[in-house]
Amino acid sequence: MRYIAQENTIQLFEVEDFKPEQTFGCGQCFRWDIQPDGSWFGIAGGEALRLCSTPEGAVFHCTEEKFRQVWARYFDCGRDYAEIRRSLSEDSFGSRAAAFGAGIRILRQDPWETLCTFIFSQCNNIARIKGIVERFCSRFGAPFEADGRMCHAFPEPAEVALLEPEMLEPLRAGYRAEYIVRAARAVVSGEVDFDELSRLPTAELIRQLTQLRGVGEKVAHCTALFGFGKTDAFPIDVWIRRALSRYYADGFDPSIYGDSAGIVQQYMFHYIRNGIEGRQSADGIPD
DNA sequence: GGGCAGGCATCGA
DNA sequence: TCGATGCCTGCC
Repeated sequence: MRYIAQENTIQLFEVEDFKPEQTFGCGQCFRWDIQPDGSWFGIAGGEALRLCSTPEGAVFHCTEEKFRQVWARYFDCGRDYAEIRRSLSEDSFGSRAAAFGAGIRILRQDPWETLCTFIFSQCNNIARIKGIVERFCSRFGAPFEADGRMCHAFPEPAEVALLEPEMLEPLRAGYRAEYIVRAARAVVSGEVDFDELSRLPTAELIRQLTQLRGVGEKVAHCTALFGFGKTDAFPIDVWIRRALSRYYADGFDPSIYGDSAGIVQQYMFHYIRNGIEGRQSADGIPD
């Protein structure tokens, strides 16, 4: 991926697969919003960024140093997504989903933030998850100013560990609040060590994540994929399950996609949820 | 008001 | 090992 660094902007060009609206809209992140001028503004961990989509790629409003240290990794800039899409040509459903989702990138998010947001996600829709996450950050996250506005970092485990679940009531997260506080305490106690976890093979990482209360297979796979960059993780929710049973009736094994399984999953998920209306069957899955 | 949602834990067969 | 049920909340 090539870029031109100017004063406080980074312009990506010759990018085949970099579409903010696809990337931010496919349900992997919850702190990015489109602005009235059409740009995107988001906060990841303790960093904020404004991003503009252009026909050639995208413009990042940040220094080259920030781009190299933070955002290039966050946006998974080293991966050739077009090549992954091409590799799906023999897979009828997978290739249709990938064509529809071209431009999606798997964001490499902070493990703690990812774990929390996907705990919040259970039995919830994106709008509600975003609301819960924003209330969580504005109440318990460190304030900072960026792009001329007040922002809040994602709350640190050490802060959250000191809270009682009842203190999260204003979030309106319901029974999930207790899971968050318990997870924070597990991090602070050292029972959960993200650096150690990041060195584990995916299956073992997922096994350990599911030891946490409120973290099942689905949340663990999402955390592995979006928080640890484990692109062989393959989260299966009710929608993916429905699609797999229809299109892979003879059985399905995500390991056929190897290290791209999680990326294929995102293409499929986005296609299932946002595929062209009018071409859907009764269960809402595109034909 | 009852049903349901991008899930999990618990309980009983 | 599997199916049923409750859980907070918000929307239909």
